[in-house]
Amino acid sequence: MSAAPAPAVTAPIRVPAGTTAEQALKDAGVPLKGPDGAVVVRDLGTGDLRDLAWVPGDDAEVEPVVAASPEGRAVIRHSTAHVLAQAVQDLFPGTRLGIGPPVENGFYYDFDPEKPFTPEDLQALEKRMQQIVRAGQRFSRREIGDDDARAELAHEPYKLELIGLKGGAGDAAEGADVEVGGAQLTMYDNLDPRTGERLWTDLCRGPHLPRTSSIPAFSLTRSAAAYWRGSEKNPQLQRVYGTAWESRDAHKAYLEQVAEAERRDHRRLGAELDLFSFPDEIGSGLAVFHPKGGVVRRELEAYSRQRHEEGGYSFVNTPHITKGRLFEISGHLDWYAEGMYPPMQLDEERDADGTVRRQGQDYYLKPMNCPMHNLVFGSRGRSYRELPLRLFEFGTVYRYEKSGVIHGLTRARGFTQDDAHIYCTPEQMGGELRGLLDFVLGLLADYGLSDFYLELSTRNPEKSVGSDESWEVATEALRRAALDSGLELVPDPGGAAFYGPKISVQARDAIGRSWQMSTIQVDFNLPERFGLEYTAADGSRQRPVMLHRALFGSIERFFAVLTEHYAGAFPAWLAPVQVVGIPVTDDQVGYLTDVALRLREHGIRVEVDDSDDRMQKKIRNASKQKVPFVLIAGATDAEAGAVSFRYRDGSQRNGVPVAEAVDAVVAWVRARHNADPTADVPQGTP
RNA sequence: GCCGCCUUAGCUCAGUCGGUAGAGCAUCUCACUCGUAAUGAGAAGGUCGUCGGUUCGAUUCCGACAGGCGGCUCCA
Repeated sequence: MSAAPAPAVTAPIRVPAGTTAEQALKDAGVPLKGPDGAVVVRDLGTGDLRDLAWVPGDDAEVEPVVAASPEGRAVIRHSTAHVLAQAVQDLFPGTRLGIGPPVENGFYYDFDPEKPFTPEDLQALEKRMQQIVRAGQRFSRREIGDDDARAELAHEPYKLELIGLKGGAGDAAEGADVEVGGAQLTMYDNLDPRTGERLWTDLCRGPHLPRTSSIPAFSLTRSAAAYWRGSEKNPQLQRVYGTAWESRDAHKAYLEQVAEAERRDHRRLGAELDLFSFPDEIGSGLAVFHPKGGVVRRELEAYSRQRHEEGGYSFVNTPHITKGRLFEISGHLDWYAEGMYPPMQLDEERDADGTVRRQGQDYYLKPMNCPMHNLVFGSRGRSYRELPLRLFEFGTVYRYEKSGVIHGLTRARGFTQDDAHIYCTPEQMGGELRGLLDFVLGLLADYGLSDFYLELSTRNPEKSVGSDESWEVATEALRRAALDSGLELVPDPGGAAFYGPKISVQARDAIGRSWQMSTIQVDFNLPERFGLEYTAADGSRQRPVMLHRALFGSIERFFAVLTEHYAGAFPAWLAPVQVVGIPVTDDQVGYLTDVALRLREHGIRVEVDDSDDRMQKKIRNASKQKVPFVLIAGATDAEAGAVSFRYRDGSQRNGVPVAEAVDAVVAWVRARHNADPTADVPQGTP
């Protein structure tokens, strides 16, 4: 090991012609092992990444790419994918290869095996991979002509297909550019470190780690099917996912993070905390909320309703079902019939001989609220003086999601949108959009989400209606509002709904995952389809602009996100049970019941645990239920007219006079603090 | 919708190489009255997801369906 300190990444290193990059790095004292060690280099002349074994024809300037960097990890993961593929072909000869790119937090490789992989197969594959890693095979780059590649890969039909796509691989398939991204095809041979014998080979652009033993830590995670080149029309391959990291510690930390996400899974917490369930008898993707979940939901909605009242919204109510005509007018039947529940035919009458005497009507469950709100707008003549008119509804909608995509509360078949439609003049649009974004971000922050970025979804010409000009105007208005917010703005080309572009607010949760929350859409098309008009100041009839806006997206989904964000430990103002009173002995049940009554007078949700359990067990139960305030009273407290607090973090505050305790709890709940109460900040703001 | 895996008590899971099942927690009863995450004893609880097939006999083997899980495709 060189004693020289690692040079700054920005300092270029000269690789003399005819020398390996690895040797040049060594000479420069750059570490080649560990998380800070170089795994490949960047050729500063071209910007390309190169293997450490690369020998430039002319002197070259490079910079090391270290293992613990995004590019370094991608190289580690891609090399691990190769090891997986080699293991698969060792254990299951005849398996054909698809593609094997690095992805976020890991890698995958697609295969066409004789039989799908079982979990046991995965274990065996992981074992074989460990042998390959230990063997320390060299990854060796070899350039090859197209025709030679076709000959060599004659038995690999998927690879042959990729060769045909060389260069244009960006459109070919997600991830395919790791195989054939450049103009020059290359093979990577895995060579026995002693004999140099070629043990395995794969079409690949590279670069790779120097040898398989350079892979610091990896594991296989799951197997699943995936369509070849991402199209439903293509055959399905068997995809094996894995993860690989620059160190055992990083690997362990990642697995721990996955475990933490599992512990926070709202489906698990929903059952553990008795919040909601999906009864089979009702059907897939249709939730029922239990009393405790109902409390949280009611609090979510109540606060939202209050803020909307303050924000100048009018509240409407509309039915869950409608004649098909409404969705013909709106265009939903043209665009989304697949995703709607099929119609139920009503009112048809037939004669005894079966001939139709009276034509029936198709009724549909509503997949969106906007057409109904348009009817409210159009129910009478509207004046410019009424605009902007903001119609709001907790509107329950039904969408026939494919069976394989349903996922707890986040992807359900029935859910309730906190849906608003704002009708305004073209002149009002810009200001209204800015105000909306402020409103939305402020409200999300009140629920404890504060780390946001925005996404701007623009027109998909294949799936949209309306003039280029109106799309242009709408998109620009949204872009300006987004830029004014100062938040990061990510483009999402082609992601818009058929009737208009949208901004979506993405929120990062407590463990760094991002969720799409609110959406704001500009729509010139539905007002036209519905013939919506208002009378302007000059007496002329004008068409309003319509803004669609869902803040939670869906209440169920928002509920799920908050559950996972807080890991079930809801802020006190949202908690199903805010206070549990625990008597040290039965003698204090009456005393605590009085305290509970005083809290209940202030609307606090409080229970006294008068069960036969021992006090320690009651504390454990309250803890598991994640109750924010536990009030304990024994003889000492009762005699002193006091209670003892135990908070969720286990901290205590003993001997607090009852009046003070009640005030503290009430103040904390009313303030809607999202932080956990603790002995360190007993009363004031956190 | 597609591919794979799964479905045994309210929950988490054992188990039966085909002869109708067991634990822990939860529930109920009794005893215990205890100062900050599990007191003890007892009871009750399952037509082994549903339907069909093979078999003398199916919870077990096969098939279909339903539901769940992981992906893929989709997501107004």
